[in-house]
Amino acid sequence: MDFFNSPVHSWYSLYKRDLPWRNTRNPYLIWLSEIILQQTRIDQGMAYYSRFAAEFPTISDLADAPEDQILKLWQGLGYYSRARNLHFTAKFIQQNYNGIFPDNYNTIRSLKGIGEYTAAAIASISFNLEYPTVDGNVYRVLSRFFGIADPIDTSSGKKTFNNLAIELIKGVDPGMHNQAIMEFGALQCTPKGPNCNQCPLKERCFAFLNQKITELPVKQNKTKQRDRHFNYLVLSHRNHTWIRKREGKDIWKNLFEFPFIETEDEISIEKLTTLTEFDRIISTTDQAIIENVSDWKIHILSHQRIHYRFVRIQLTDKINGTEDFIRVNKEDIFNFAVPKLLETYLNEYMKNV
DNA sequence: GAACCGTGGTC
DNA sequence: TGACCAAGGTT
Repeated sequence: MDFFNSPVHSWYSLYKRDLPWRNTRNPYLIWLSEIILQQTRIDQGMAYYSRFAAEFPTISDLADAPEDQILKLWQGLGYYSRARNLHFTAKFIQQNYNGIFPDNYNTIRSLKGIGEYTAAAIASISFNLEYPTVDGNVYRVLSRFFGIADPIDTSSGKKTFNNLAIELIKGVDPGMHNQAIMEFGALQCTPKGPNCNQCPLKERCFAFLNQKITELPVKQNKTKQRDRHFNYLVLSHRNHTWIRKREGKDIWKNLFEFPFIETEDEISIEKLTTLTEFDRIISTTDQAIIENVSDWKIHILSHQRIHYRFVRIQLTDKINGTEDFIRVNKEDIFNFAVPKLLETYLNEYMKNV
């Protein structure tokens, strides 16, 4: 397999980026970087890594922090279960492993939030263990170079690529090798417009030699999106507003939000105020003045299209129907972790109140 | 095994 | 503009 490894390793030594987590083998920091970078571009995750590493230099710092603080620092990065699992596992390591990050693959793999890929990344980079990281970059590079048309999102396809990756990593520096292929995929063998003209693999690359660049890798499943409609009620009484923490299995778990009513479609404000849910949030409507109703906007998630709007409501008297909600000073709302669409709203509309 | 979980960049 | 996809994992 040297005809593949050797050019990629050489390319890596020449073109690898100087990234903060490449200057350490501290398993905690490698773990932190890998969780942040799951399904996330390096450009997007970089600032978050710096803030987390500065705020929580050790596992115990992370374990001792309240989840709300961690989610606030994670705000805007998405896939918030990563942050919750990161915190859970920090506490778990603190309690069960005396704060020492485990140094064998199976134990690392057993930790919450760490799957096959992340376990291999930590094991290879921090502990020099021979486990291949097979991420989106690796699927792309291997499928193109070796001409493998197995779908990368089926279990049999994953097995094929994983077996090949196991062969490739034998007898090389595991951490360097894994990062080399991923970096090669991220910078050279990109999804669209790969730099084939100056590619060190082009003389042996199946996809390049057979004009299959745009056809590899193969993906089978298509993602379906569903539409949802959120009517956020921004209540206002003197200097106060009301929020609550999201619970259950829905999106944005444990983040905060304004009370809202989910509807089947973009209903009128008149219909909205006739709903029993509306009365549950605002017990007596004659005490409420609707100040402003925003236009509907759309927030895109990986599997949902959230149609949302904000209904600003001035409460002229003390209200009774808000026991489920937390009353907060408007300026304090910035201390709570919120979904991106609420962060944007807060920055636009709540800054000067 | 399929569905679900966020956000931003790209063409 | 919509579809793809980015150092994936859990249920």
